[in-house]
Amino acid sequence: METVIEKIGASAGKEATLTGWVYNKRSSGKVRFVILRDGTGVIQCVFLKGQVPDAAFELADSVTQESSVAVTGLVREEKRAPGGFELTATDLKLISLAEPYPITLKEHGVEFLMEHRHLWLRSARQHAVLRIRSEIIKAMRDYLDDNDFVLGDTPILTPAAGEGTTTLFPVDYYGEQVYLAQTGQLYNEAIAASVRKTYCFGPTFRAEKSKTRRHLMEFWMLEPEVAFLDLSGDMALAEELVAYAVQRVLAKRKPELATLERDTTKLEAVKAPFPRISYLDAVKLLQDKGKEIKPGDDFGGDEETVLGEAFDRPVMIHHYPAAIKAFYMKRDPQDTSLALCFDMIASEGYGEIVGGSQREDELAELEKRIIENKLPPEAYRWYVDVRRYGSFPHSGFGLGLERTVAWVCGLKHIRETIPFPRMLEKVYP
RNA sequence: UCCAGCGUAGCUCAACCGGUAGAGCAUCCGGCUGUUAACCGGAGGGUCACAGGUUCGAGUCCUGUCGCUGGAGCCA
Repeated sequence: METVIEKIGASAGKEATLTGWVYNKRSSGKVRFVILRDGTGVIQCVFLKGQVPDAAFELADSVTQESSVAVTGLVREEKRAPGGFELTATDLKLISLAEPYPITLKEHGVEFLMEHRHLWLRSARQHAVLRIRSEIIKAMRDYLDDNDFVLGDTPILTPAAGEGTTTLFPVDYYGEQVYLAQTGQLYNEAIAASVRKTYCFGPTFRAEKSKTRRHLMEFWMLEPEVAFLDLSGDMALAEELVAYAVQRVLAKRKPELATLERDTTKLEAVKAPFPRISYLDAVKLLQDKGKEIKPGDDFGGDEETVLGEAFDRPVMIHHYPAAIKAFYMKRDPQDTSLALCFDMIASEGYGEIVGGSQREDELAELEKRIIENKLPPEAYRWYVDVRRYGSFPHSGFGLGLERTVAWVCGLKHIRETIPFPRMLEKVYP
């Protein structure tokens, strides 16, 4: 079986051949060190003059950063080594010599790194983020799959807006104008009537001219939708899902969190139940903290930061004014000015990561709402049909993957949470 | 779209009141038998974003353009 650095301990005391890339090298006369990176970890390979072929000793000096190589040697426990193991090399073979590598081990600016994003991904921090992102996705899908959800998946090319009309990317579809999806939710509602509990997970697109650390033009969203579930049950599902994913990362990705210097005590607190406060209580909380806000206002980035920092775990704010929320949300029967919805604000000031609601399930009410919002009724005919034929109470939410990854990793900018971020007017590489 | 800040060597940054363009890293040459972003000595490397203006003299001051970064609004 192939030997990789992540599992090098199994080869202790034995000879092994490792393939990878030269991360760094150092030399001290008759001793040369090649630090090898193989995609699973990093290990130092020691070359002693006279104990390796002259060609290999020479190559250990002339090989360039990020050249691909194969190193053979004796795996040895070494207390001084960061990973606990070292390779006493017996041979070094060049696979491909790298041209002078633009990204050094020193500091670089954001503009330069983004221009070289395809290479930046090889660095230790980006490698750690990629693995944690993958773990979060797997954890959340495991949670849903293990709880009887059926992966439905929804179209990316859609004939009409999901929520508004100003934020869509238009696409030419054989002469007809269609749009890249900004949500799969409406389709999810139709799928839920088939399988009861469904979810979709895929890229979504917003053409807003947003230029902040929390925004991408293309981001991945996980959207569960459940038949016969009310708002309270929806919030319970969201907190269970998020808590499960965070605890999984803590259990399985400790080394990567350490690479990112993430304070894991903050993550350990992320267990259900999460605090739930009403919109009006949130407004009062903000006013007590000196924010100028009045009932009816939506929360901006500042307000979200204050709310997120007020608790040791994510907080769920529910019953927002219907006027500032989407047309498909069900109104609170006790007070029809309020929507049966919630937002989950991550702790530590990372902002909104989940937005959900109980959906409007009364046919007449939904038709009225579509007219009020000046949406084209013809485009929503199929959506209204879901109410026409055996309507049912149902709820769901959308979880922004990249914001969740940023929060779990403790990253200050969302651009590092996806391999190739699509930023405002930036699509290279 | 609006507001603010920044564009100097391959990279990260200096250059005081307007007076000859600098350092570290990277690259190349040399040294060192245990280095940990190794270290030590040497060399090469510049249209100071671009265009105009003020001035005896502009990297520095003014105007415009372009680019980048952060924020607002909107949202996940």
